[in-house]
Amino acid sequence: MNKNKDVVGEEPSGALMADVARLAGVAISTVSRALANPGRVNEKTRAKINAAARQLGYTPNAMARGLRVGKSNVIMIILPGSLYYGASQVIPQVLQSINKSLIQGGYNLMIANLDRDEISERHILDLAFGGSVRGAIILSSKLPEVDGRSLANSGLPIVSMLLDMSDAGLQSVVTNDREAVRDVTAELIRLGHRRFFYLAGPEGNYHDVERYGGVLEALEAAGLSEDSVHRSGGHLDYQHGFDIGVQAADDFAELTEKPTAVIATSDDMAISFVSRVQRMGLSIPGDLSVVSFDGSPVCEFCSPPLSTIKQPVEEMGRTAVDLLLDAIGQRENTAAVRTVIRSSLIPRESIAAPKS
Amino acid sequence: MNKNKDVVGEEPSGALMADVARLAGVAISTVSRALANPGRVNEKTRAKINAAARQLGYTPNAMARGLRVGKSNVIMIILPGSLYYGASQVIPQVLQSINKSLIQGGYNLMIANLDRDEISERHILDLAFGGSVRGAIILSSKLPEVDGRSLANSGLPIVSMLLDMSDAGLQSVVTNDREAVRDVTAELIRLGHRRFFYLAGPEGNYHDVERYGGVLEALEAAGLSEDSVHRSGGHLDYQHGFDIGVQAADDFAELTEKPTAVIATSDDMAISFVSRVQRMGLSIPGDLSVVSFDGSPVCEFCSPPLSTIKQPVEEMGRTAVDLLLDAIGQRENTAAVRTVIRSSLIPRESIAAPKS
DNA sequence: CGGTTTTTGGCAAACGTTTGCTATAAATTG
DNA sequence: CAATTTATAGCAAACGTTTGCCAAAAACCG
Repeated sequence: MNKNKDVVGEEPSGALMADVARLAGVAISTVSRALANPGRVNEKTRAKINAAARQLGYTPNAMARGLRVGKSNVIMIILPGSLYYGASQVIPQVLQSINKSLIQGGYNLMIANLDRDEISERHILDLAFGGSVRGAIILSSKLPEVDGRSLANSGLPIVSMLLDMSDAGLQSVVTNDREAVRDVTAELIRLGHRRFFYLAGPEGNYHDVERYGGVLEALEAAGLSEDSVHRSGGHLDYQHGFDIGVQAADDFAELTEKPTAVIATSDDMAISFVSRVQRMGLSIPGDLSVVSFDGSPVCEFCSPPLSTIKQPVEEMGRTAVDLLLDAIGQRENTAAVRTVIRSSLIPRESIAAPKS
Repeated sequence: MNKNKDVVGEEPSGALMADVARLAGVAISTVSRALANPGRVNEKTRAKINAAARQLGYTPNAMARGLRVGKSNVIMIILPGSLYYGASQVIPQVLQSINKSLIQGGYNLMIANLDRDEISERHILDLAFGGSVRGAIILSSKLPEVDGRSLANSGLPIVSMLLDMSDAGLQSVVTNDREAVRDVTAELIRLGHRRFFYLAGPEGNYHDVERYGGVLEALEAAGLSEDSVHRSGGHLDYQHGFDIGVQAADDFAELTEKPTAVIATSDDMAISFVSRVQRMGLSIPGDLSVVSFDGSPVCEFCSPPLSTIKQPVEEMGRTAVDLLLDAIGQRENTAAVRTVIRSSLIPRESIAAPKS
């Protein structure tokens, strides 16, 4: 029954349930129940079976089980390629927290990369329709869809994280982007700032809309016109957050009437932007206040330490997993809710009142 | 044959090979061959089958196939929890490059977390012995091993990355840690530095041994004693690279005879260290030259821009995958070679000749 | 045109589990 | 103690593929 035609006896791997059954002197089905359905089998035989299983180093075959029960125990996380770079600071935290929560629930985490090409879409669809995965957490606004097959109606439970896709019928775990940016902008206004520089990521995406919206709301509330803010970036598509900041610094240099406060939509761009404008002779926060989004640890050690809006990504990850596992457990799918986990500003020295 | 007892007709998912066969008017086996073994079936019937498959939106069930052929198509990457934080800067790059290479080879990437606890070890072993994964790339020096089952003799092809584990019989893809550090130390010596401060990660691990060894080699070559270098850190276990730097700065402050050059074993620690000593009034590189390891993009935007030894992690990832897929392809396992991909110093303004 | 090779397609047996159903043994009851 | 219930364990049929083997058909050859 052991397929290792290896060296000596000692089956280092490959013990089957049948082997365990034989060693324990019971039927295969009993072994199966003993291992999974504790109540269904006599305590004494169960002990015998467990002993046999341990002795043989038996590990149940996941694919056989998966095939039989018609479900896998892996969850995929769909990451747009750009994220790896653009928000690289938070990706590891997201993965870590999601993976940890999943494992507690008995699931595994598989990574799926979603790029612009059809290949990566097809690949994800294969995973979804091929029964390889049981659910998905998606960090992209685009749902893969290639000739007829679409992730949207794959029947797969999906929850969106970072981006609000409740409109598309997906449970979404997001932070209060708009509000957080509105508040920090209001605070800058309160400090006396009147001209702003907004460092955008990909234009028109959810984050851009929400965060820029937050800026505008704050301006309006203070009776300031939309012209008080200058947008930069928005085209580079996050490929490297750092590049956006560098380019924005050039933009900034061209401006005749300089803004006094900068609002960046990721820490990376803030960091490179600050570096460049400092080189141009500007002082932070003397000449220019800077605040950004993400809350990466490195901000604390910049000079000056960077104020940043910290996204609670660990908690968002945990929540996303909770929602996903709930959805998997339920028979009928619950309404697509938008769960908000609040970000909070970490105020540091990069913010001050404008000079005069 | 379709198990969706859903609404209308339209099977949105769940088309089986049998369905395709029926629609194409052939036997199941023919469909299987048409899809996988192009040569084995007539071009005309193949076209018919492809059309049918497309029309039904057929996606082969991965678990059924996996069970039948006895192999899965997923590779796991084993990450020690500490890495997520300690070298967070490079993790996304590693994952990205590995995943990309794997997908090209038709494989998927699963994440496995290796912490200090037995649970995570058991979990990894279950993955390995349960036939869930076909191979592993490990970024930890510890091979999971729990009551009898050990990853080492799971029969699973494994390649180690970042750490040299060729002694343990694992193919290893590493960079020339020792040499790179030796060279940069030699360069610092050439510039006139005589007293060094070494910022260590976990003491005694491969990286520590190699890199610190590189420092010592350079010292010896220049006729300097081991006392020329002061070690700091080594206990915090990388949990947060930043913390190590902070604490090291305190260490540094206590020193009566200050070193003039700092060699850090990760960018994170260098960044936080620099931040703290600058706050103490020291100037970089005026009072202190700094160089670190990793090559994270953010170093370019520190003030001053940080010299760093860039590990070619993307290339290392690709290479690791190549080796792994080779090993999977081969019948007998090849010798455990140590493949070295050279790092290179990115010299920036944080290095200069010492003052006096 | 009969005989031989080559293509092509089908049957059915795996792969290692889970689970509905049934059979037996043990326990309970009147 | 017979009759009924309950606990326990076994048989065998799935799950959706792949693939060895065989048969039929087609192509080739002398």
